[in-house]
Formats: sequence, C-alpha cells, structure tokens
Amino acid sequence: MQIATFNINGIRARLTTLLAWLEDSRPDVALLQEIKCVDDAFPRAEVEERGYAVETHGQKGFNGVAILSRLPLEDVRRALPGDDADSQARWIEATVIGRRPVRVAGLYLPNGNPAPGPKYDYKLAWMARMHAQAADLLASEEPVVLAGDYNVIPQDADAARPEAWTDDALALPDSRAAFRRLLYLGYSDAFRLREPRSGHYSFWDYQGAAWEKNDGIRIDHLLVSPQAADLLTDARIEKDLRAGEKPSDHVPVWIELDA
DNA sequence: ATGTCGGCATTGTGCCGA
Repeated sequence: MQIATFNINGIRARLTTLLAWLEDSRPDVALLQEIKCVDDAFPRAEVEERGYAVETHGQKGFNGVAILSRLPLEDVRRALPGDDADSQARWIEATVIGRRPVRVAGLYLPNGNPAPGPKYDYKLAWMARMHAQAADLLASEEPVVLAGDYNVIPQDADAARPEAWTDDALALPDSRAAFRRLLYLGYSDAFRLREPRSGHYSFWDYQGAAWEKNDGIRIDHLLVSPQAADLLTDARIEKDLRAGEKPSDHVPVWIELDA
C-alpha cells in the first residue's frame, strides 16, 4: 500500500497538477491538505474518473483536507475531537481496506505564526488535542498512519538554514516538544526511520527563490504506529514535482506498507 | 530576501494567510 501526503495549496488552482500526479505516480492513498474549498466545490468527478474514492472535509477559502483512495474507505471521521468550537477543517480520518486494514489520518496542523500570540496558542492546543487522538488510535493496536502538513521542523537537520527559523512557530522549542510527545507515544517518523541524513526537504517557499537555492524545510510527515512501522518497506520524498509546472510549495511525501 | 502565491471581497486592487 503506497500512501502519500501532499499539501496541494488550493485544489482548484492545482487541478491539472493533481490529475497528472495521480496518473503518473498512482498513489493508492493520497492525503491532501489545503484544498481551500467547500466540499461541494471539490472536483470530485475528475478524481473519481481516475479510480479514486473521495472523502473531503472542506472549508471556504482556507484549510481543508481530503482522502483519495483506490482502495475502499470505511469509518470516515471528520474534525479533530476535543473542541466543538473549533470550526477549522484540518483533520480527516478513515480506514483503508487493503490486504490489511490501515487507519489513516490526514492532518493540516496550524502554522502558528506569529509567535507568541493567539495563533501560536491555537497551534499548541491543537497539538495537545492531536496527542489525545493519537493515543486513542494506538489503543486499537492496528496499523495507524498520521500523515500531513505538520508545520513543524522537527530538528535543525530538517532545515537548510536552521538559523532562519529559530523564532518561527515551525521550529520553536514548544512546537518541537509537542511533536516529540507524539513520538514518545510510540509513533515513528517514517521518513527518518529510512533516511537518517540531513538535507531532505518537503517545502520550499515561493518567495526568495527558495527552490532554486534549495532553501527548504521538512515539515510534511507520516507518523506510523508500531504496527504500521512493522509493515514499512519504503519512505521517500517526491522532490521533482517542485520543479514542474505551476507547483505547490510542498511536494508529496510517500511511504509504502506491506499491507 | 516583505522580490510569491491562492482565495476572498470586489469590478480594481487590497487584504489575509501561508
């Protein structure tokens, strides 16, 4: 089972890119972030025509997540539990029926800038809610994959210029500590399991010719439960897409599970 | 490196969020 997470940065602005990617790269499961549209505006027919089931959790203008799958999806959950007043569409969850069932969550973690401030408080509160949900999912002892745009640079090794991010919500100590708490639960950063070296990024800002200078950061992650880590056969970043036509500022990050 | 995008409210272009 090949699972990819991809912050698409606007599904309508990126539809041609997305459809070409689905046809060329053919993920079994794609977790999309920043679809930036309501559910009814999602180009469902175009995606379904290419063999994918579509589940969305959208919002007007901002945020929004979706799961596309060539395998059946069951038990879809929309929204992260823990705050009924939170109307931001940043979490979707479903069970993928492969040779083995895999519970997947697609997440778009709050950016949190400027920090300190209310947006940073929201980020940390959201990460605490995610921690609780991640713990609940572990209790099933089934393979679980938490994939998405975490807006967290886990370590200095995950940035080309770590000194540029020291005061940024993506790299502040509290952000990194909250990310590590997910690891302490028993999850593993799948990419790091397979690639210990620095210099691998998933995001390059549109500004400042970041791509041309390879001034990137690694903020798109797939966290795998122990039962999913046992099935992990590959993890990689599809960097080439950033050089393509009308790219997102993020690229897909992939894992393969023997499931 | 505040020199880029996408989407919204709007009919021109400024604002927000990233």
